[in-house]
Amino acid sequence: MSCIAVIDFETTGLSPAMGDRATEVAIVLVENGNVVDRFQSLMNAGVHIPAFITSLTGISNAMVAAAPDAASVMLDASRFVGNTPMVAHNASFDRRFWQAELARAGAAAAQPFACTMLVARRLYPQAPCHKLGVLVDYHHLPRAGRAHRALADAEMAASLLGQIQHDLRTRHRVGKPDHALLMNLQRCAKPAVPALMARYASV
DNA sequence: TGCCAGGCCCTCTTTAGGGCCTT
Repeated sequence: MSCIAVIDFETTGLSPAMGDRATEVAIVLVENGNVVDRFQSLMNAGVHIPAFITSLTGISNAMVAAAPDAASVMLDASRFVGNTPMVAHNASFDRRFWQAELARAGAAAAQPFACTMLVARRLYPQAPCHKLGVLVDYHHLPRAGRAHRALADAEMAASLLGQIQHDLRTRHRVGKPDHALLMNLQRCAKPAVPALMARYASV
């Protein structure tokens, strides 16, 4: 099974197009279902962190003031990821910040993103909802630390990814549930999921 | 405690609207 990079950002808001910036990034590399490496750093983008965000994440203006500048952190993160395909929970959010922050740093962001939330909506329609923490509890997966900190959320997303890959192997008999399959599954209309899984079935 | 945006999904749909999910 190929390596997958699971990423999570903490930010000042929801939209880089509206001026929001990243405050922390974490990436865990997953290979054969195991976390084989980790990257985590606060970053100083030179912007004010709203009180609401500090109460949500625990990340304060003082913490980012002492952190390395955002561009250097993003370039380190980009080197860490390389060409590894990426996964995030609600990936459209993290992909926007990945692309925006790397563009500010003058680097390309060509890695494909798959989304555990979109896949989970197809595999676990019976779940109470599809927030990361709820899905982690739903599957009795370990809480990795304080929610809404980047490394803890990336670790939980990696655990959820492992659960998804396990269920694809055991329920759908998919031999090697890789990133390409996740990309197909997240784009597949819900009624077509069984047919897609049958196409990937190993027996 | 929440707003912003954006992509996706679902339905009382498709010339649309609202909810979910991320910080």
